[in-house]
Amino acid sequence: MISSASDAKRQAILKAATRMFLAQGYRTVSMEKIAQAAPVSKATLYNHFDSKNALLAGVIAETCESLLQTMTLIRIDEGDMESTLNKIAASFVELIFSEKALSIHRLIIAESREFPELSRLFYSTGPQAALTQLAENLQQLKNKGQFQDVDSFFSADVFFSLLKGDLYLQCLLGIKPLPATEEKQRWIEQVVSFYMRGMDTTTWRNK
Amino acid sequence: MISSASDAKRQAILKAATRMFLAQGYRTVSMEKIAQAAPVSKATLYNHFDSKNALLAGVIAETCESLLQTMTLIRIDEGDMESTLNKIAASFVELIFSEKALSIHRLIIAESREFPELSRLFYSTGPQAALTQLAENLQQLKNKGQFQDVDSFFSADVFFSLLKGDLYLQCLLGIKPLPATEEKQRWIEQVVSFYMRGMDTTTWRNK
DNA sequence: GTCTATAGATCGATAGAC
DNA sequence: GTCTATCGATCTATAGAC
Repeated sequence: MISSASDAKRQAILKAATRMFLAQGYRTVSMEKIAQAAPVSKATLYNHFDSKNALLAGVIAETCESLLQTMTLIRIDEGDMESTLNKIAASFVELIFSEKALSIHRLIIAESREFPELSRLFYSTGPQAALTQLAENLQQLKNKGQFQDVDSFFSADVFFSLLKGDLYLQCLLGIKPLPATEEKQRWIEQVVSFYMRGMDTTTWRNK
Repeated sequence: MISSASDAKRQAILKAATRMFLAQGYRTVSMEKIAQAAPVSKATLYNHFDSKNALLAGVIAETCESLLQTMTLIRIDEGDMESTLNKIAASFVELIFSEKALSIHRLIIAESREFPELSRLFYSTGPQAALTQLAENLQQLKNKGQFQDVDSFFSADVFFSLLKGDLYLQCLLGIKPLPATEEKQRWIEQVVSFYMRGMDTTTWRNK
C-alpha cells in the first residue's frame, strides 16, 4: 500500500506542475522550480515521475479529464431546437474561452512536434469527444423531425467552428482578453441564428 | 555600403533559421546549429542579429510577408456570387493547409507568451489582413445586390471559420496529414453550399 | 521516501586574433 | 566581417546520506 503522505506529495507535484506548465509553458519551467513550488526536493520529484516528459503527460491527461467534466451533458428531450442549440453553445463557449482550456491548447500545440501522442490524447478526449457528442445530439433532433441534414458530423463541425470564430484565434494568441458574459451571449445568438438558417430544412430540400 | 558578401551571409542565416525554426521550433534549435547550417560562425551570426529573439523576429516577419503574397487578389467584377466565393475559398484553403503556414502558426502560438508583439505582428499581417480583404469583397457583392448582410466582418469571419473546420485543428496538431487536392475541393463545395444557404437573402429578410 | 550536492551536457553570448 | 575558443549560466537527471 502506498502511504497517503506519498500520495499527497504526488498530488502536490501534479498541481504545481499543472499550474506552472499552463502559465509559463513546458520549456521555460524547470524541474527545479516545480520542486520548489510543490514543495519537494528534486529527488522526490523524480521518484514520482521518471522524467520531465512523463510529468507533462500526467499534467495533460489530468487537465483534459478535468476539462471534459465541465462540458455539461445536454438533454435534448425537452425544448425546441433553438433552445437546445443555445444550451449546447453556452456550455461550449464557456469551456473554450476559459483560461485553462486556452492554456492547455497552447501547450499542446507548442509541444505537438515532440510529443505527438499527447496531441492525439488531447484531441480524442477533448475536441473529438465534444464533436461526437454534438453529432449524436443532432442525430436525435433529426429523428424527432426538428432537423434534417445529410451528415451529422459535418453539422457538428460547422456549429463548433462558427462558435470559435476569429475571436478564438485572438484569444489563443493572447492578443485579446477573454470575452465577458454579455459578449459571449451576443456572439452565441448571432451564431445560432446563422446556423439555423443554414440548416433550415426548407432551403435544404431546395438544394 | 554593405558588401554583397555580407548580405549573402545574412540571407543564408535567415534561410537556415527559418527552415529550422519552422521544422523544429524555437527552443529546440540552438544558435550553434543555425550557424552550422548557414554555414557561418556563431560570431558572424551575432554580428547580423543581436540575439536569438531578434533572429526569431526576422524569421516571423519575412515568413508572414512571403505567405501573404500567396493569397491571390480576387476580382469580384466578373462572375456570380458562388463562383467568386469558390475562388476566394480555394485561395484561402490552399494557404492555410500548407506546411509552411501551419508551421508558422504553431511557432507563433508556442512563443506567444514570451513574445506578444510577434503574435500581434502575425495576426495583423496574416489572419486580420485576410479577414479585412474578404469583408471588403463581401461589401462590394452587397452593393451589387447579389448579397445582403448586416455585418460584412461577421460574414467574413463565418466564411473563414467554416473553411477551417475541425480539420484545421487536426492538421495543426499534426495528427492528420494535409488534405489532398480532391479532398480540399469537396470540402470547399460543402462549405460554400452551406454558407450560401445561411446568407440567403430571402431567409435573411425573414429574420 | 526524502533530502543535499553534484555530475554531465548544452546553451546564449562574447573576447580576441586576423 | 569573420573566425576559433571559451565563459558563465542553466538545465535534466542521479549518487549517496539519512
